[in-house]
Amino acid sequence: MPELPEVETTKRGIAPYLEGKRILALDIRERRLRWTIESGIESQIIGNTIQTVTRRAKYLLFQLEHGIMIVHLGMSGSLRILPAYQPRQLHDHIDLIVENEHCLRLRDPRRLGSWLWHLGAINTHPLLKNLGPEPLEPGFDGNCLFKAAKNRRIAIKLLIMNSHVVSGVGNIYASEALFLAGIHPQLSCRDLTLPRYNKLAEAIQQVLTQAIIQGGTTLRDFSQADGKPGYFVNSLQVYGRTNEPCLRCQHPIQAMQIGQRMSFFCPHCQH
DNA sequence: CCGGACGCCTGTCGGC
DNA sequence: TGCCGACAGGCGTCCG
Repeated sequence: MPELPEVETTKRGIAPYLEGKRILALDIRERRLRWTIESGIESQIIGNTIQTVTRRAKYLLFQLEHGIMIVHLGMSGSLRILPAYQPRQLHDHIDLIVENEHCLRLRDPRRLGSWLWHLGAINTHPLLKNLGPEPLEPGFDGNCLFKAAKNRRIAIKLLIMNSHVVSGVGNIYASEALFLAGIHPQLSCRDLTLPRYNKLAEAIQQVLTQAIIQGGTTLRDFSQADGKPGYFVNSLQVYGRTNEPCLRCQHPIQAMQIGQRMSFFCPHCQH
């Protein structure tokens, strides 16, 4: 699930409980996530103070005094703040206890998420060092999409879902942004003009910004840090709306597979 | 380098 | 009711 807006929502929900707090315990019940968590990681983390909680792409970064915890939510992960020592339920894999008796709890039914430990600067980590620009920060615009599209011939939807081109856009928001920009998802990225890329970049920013305001999108597993769902699910224009009328022109929304992922679009509004 | 397919996991849903 | 396959928000890896 979690794309940029869900991870950002999570970050905003958990940071006030964690920043400046010392880690008292790290209780790992299931180590077999996307990458099996090394035994012994606990001793390196416990006792550290969490200095900042930030986000890069879909990664949450916990800057400690010595090292960085890198957490990715995969397809089904969520993080919640709970009172310490609440009973755990199925798929609650990790508890991080900080002073003041707060617990950061990772739940991840499909275990495609990750919980990594990194010594050194964040941009030296192999998973993060080649990421594309943040779509909501300066440095991202239509021109950088246009340049990335040169010498490529993939569908435009795959271009904007490529984290090396722009980070944080996943399957939901790719479909939504392309609808907003009036661009057919299967169009070859080579055939888009710079003005259309400008429009697309703005559409990406608009969709992500609105989704963050709504606390992200909950389809099934995602929850905000306080347990509430993400309300942007009520604002989706095309995602998951196969055969329902386009909210702009009433034509039925179509679904098609692009790069092994389902894509949703209006055949009348998007070209 | 690029693009496409696969695999990692569990849960759910539709069809038979 | 049960079984089976398809599918689900991501993304690293492998292969051509």
